[in-house]
Amino acid sequence: MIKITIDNNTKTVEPDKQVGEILADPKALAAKVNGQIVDLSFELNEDAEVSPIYFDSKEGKSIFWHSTSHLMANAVKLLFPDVKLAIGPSIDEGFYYDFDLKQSLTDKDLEKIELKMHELAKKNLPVVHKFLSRKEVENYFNEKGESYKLEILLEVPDEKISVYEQDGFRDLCLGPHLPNTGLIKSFKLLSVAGAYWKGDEHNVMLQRIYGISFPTKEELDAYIAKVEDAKRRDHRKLGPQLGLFLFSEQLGPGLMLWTPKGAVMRRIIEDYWINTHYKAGYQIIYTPHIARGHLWETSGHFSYYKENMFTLMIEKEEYALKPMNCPGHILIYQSAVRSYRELPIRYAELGTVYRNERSGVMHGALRVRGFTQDDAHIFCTPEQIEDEIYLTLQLALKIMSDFGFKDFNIDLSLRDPKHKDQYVGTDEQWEMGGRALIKALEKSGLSYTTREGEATFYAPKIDIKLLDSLGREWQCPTIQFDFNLPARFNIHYMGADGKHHTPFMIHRAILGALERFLGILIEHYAGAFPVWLSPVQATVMTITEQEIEYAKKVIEQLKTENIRVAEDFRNEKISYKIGEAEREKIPYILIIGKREKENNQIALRKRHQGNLGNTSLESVVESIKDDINHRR
RNA sequence: GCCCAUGUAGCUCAGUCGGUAGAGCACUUCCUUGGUAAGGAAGAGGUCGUCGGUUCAAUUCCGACCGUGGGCUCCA
Repeated sequence: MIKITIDNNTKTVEPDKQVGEILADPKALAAKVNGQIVDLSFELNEDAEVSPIYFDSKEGKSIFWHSTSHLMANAVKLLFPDVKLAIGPSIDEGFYYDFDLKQSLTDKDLEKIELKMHELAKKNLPVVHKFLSRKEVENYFNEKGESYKLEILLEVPDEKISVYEQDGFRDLCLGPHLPNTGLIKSFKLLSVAGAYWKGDEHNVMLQRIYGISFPTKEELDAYIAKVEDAKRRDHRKLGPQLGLFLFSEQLGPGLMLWTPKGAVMRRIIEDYWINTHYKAGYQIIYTPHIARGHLWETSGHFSYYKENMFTLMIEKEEYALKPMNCPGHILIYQSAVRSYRELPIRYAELGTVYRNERSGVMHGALRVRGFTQDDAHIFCTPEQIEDEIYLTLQLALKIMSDFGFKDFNIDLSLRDPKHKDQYVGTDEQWEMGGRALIKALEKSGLSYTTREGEATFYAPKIDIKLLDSLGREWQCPTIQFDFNLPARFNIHYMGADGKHHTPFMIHRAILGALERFLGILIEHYAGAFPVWLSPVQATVMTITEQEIEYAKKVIEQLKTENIRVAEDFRNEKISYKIGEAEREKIPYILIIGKREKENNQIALRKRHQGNLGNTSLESVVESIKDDINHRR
């Protein structure tokens, strides 16, 4: 007999019983045995601590989705017998499987595959885990012509090869998996896309089918509703619709036109940004959009980044559009002999840069070829770096929270300790830099994830990812050391010891890029911006033409109070005008009819709140200003 | 850059198995002076993404290119 502990309850059972049998929990997908995740068919033959794994956990989802991907591959193999299977893992949201297939898969094929999957699921096929000899597995895949599986097999070091089988379908897999296909009740194949074998663009391109699945139909419906919600917020749709920006085929891909309302928002953001930075001890500078090729040779961009740069010839000399602002900032730093007494020097610029992004990677306002970074470079002494990082973190958090982002995931990216040769800078610099970043994070009381090997080649960094109203991550603030440029440009400051020292350089952006940040704001607020950011804060509309004169006075007063106000005096029904203003997501709608004119009032309607009845103009102005001050 | 899909009026979309196109909304004019999310009528608006090929004839078929979308790769 062996002792099994479930939820602090210990019972004694006979050995060699399956863990699923002991749990006897219909919702369990798999189990954890002494910390190890196993199939429900796992046989217990020693004392163990056992807990069930449900769909609501990360592990549970991963198992569920992985099993669905096997089910899909099973179906594809039946429908297209000459298909070759590559890999099919679970991902953050759902799963995929990569196939090598002559014919291109269409949406119609996805439907057929779904039908076949339902068929297989209904059969409630047992999923069996086996360990086979290498030879046996090799023969099997050889016979089936599964060249990709054979290639993977070469990388598996184990003696006994773990495979899973359902029906006649066998796949190389470590598992674990659901005990049978019948548990997969609700799923949807989402899209088919190209993907390189092993993610290497030199390899053949496979066809990847993405899908998602859930234990119940309700969960699948909720997921689809969430996707629909995200679609409604899509900045690529809302941006042009709300008159914020547009792209033009004539202008070129990845180049954004800021239309008047978007330009108003940009101006507000820029003013806010500049004021905030002056207060935080930054100096605002401007640098040109083009520079001589020689500068980019000095900075190293021509050797590391040239394929992403736009170059042009000026009087037989090569120039380039700047892809980054740093060299310009360094030239300003370098224009005088700097004393340690001057440091830290903080240069900030809303600098427009151009990068030749590959044609397939552009994405709305989020990935463009021309964009304005809210960039800054801090030059400081080694003693100052901790404080500077801390201050930069605090500034980033304050700015993010002013824009309505309060939740973050933070990554600390360090170099890969196994490949130190791939990075510039000394061990001492890397250690000092990493330590300073950690100390600043700890002092700020922030939790973070350490990611080794994710640093840039020139220094460690902190990346802050905002979580928006749908819980999606957006990478915006980044704080990076730079061990490369100070050395390349050979910049110095005079220390208290009367000797030249190389300053530390911190490179940071908070909003990231204005284009991208506007896109994120649109998605976060679904276009219904807080009043301080709204391009139009209030609109005044009349019921009949008798009130136009009074309404004009109201507008004048609002303008005197610096409120951005629009008017709608058109000969239309009031509900028509209201509908339009609501669709434009204007926060304050001021309606004026006969009653309001007579009583020297306005009728107030607020976004999301509807009709609030009559009130004085003064109280509306107060309310708008209150919203602005609280950044609501 | 690569794979797949896609491109018809300002927007959302029909349509033409080859004979140069249609709706709703928006726009203009007129009627309506209407009280909290779309009143009525008329009008105007399209080189059917671009270029080329096949054809008596191409928006429709074929090809190339451009843009966009889903991914891959990239993201100093």
